Amino acid sequence: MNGEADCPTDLEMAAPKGQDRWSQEDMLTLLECMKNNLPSNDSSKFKTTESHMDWEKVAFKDFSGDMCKLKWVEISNEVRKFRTLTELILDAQEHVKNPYKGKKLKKHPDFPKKPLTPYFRFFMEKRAKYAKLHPEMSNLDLTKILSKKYKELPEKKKMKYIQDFQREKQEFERNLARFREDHPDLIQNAKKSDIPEKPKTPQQLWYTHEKKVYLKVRPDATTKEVKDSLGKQWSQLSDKKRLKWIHKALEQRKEYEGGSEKPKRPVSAMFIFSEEKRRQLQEERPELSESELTRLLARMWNDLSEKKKAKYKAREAALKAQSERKPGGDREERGKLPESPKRAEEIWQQSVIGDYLARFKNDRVKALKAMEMTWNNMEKKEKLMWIKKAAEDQKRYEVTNPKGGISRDQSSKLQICVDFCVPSGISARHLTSRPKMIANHLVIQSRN
DNA sequence: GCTTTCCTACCGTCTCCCTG
DNA sequence: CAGGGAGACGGTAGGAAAGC
Repeated sequence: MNGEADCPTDLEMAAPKGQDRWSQEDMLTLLECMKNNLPSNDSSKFKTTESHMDWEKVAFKDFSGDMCKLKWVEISNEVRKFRTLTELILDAQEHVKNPYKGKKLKKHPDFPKKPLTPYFRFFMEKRAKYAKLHPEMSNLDLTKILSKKYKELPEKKKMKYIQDFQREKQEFERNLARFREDHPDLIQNAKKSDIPEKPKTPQQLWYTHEKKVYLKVRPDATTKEVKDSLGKQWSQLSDKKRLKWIHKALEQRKEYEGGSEKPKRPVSAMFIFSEEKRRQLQEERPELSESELTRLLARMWNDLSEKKKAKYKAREAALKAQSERKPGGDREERGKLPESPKRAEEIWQQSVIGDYLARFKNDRVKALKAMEMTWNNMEKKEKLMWIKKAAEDQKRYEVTNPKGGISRDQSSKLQICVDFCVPSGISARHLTSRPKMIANHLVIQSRN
């Protein structure tokens, strides 16, 4: 606890000399304050929770945090910290009724085995051999030697263990998902899984993706290194590349909102305009604060010609009409126009198409061909991440997005837009379910 | 108890997006 | 256009993995 060394006067006050300042009522208040500051799921040993106690929050009246802490130490010395058989039996009854509840989850016979860490895999492999070679060595000596050996292991060999670990980890995650499905009653955080995942911001999506890529190249990079490097990269990311992630975020948001009962608030024409120009402006005028940026955007909107404003107003009207549609209607149409979840390759393509287009100077055919070749030549372990994403998409589709997609009527209107404006790499199937994405592609087209 | 690595949870802070 | 909401981070503790 900080403050102990800094506040000798407090300590002196709380020392035995000042003990008589504590009345019984004070002590009861202290215990009540401590109770109020316990974590909501207090399941750690009392020593752990005690060490985490924020005594400044416990402090009350004239009693400082340090004084409270010392008093607690004094009181707790008088309290039994073991349990009687009577208490244990009560607990045991609970345990027998529900043996795998809460912390026992991992003891469940069906609970998947955690993957061996790279070091452990190495250790298990070598131990037997070393034990034979050095029978005089104790197990402790062996672990010390092997840990040294592991540190000295060439990168290439270490990678093999890391890859094995990653493979097993994927399997573990699959099995864990299955376990969760099979035992929904045992999952503590059922609350979490019931609520559809909140949509992520473009920066967050980008960061998650780039972090994985970064760690693949530099698996030993620290979190801080990743953060620093990616932070810089994001701030320098081109508008075009950012758009790619903005699209993704919009898709997620749409899926999220499509699955909730909350009616979507119609977006104003000015808002569409701001949303579109903000990023560009931010790069051009990095010195501007968010509020200054917003002010400037408002001015730009006011200065916009009526013709251009009309374009945004048309988009506003389209979005409004869409938001006014009853959710039930969409569900009705779903049978006719199902939005199947994306394949791993499609998700991967979406994430890299911007880079490929840049490399091939917007020659979409060449970019698509190159992407196809890259995907086909990609090793399975490289594809795993995308396969996993596809699996997640499938799950989200089944669980959280029962109202996805738009009506056939809307779809035919959108098809007109597709025919005229949308880049060929984007499939009509995506567009039928992502009208907002069209809007964004229109933006790219008009900019280009 | 001893090894290494990974994961999870927690909290305060920061950053970004979007709403009213 | 100010501020709310939410997710990212760092730092850290604790637990789990195998086997003797």
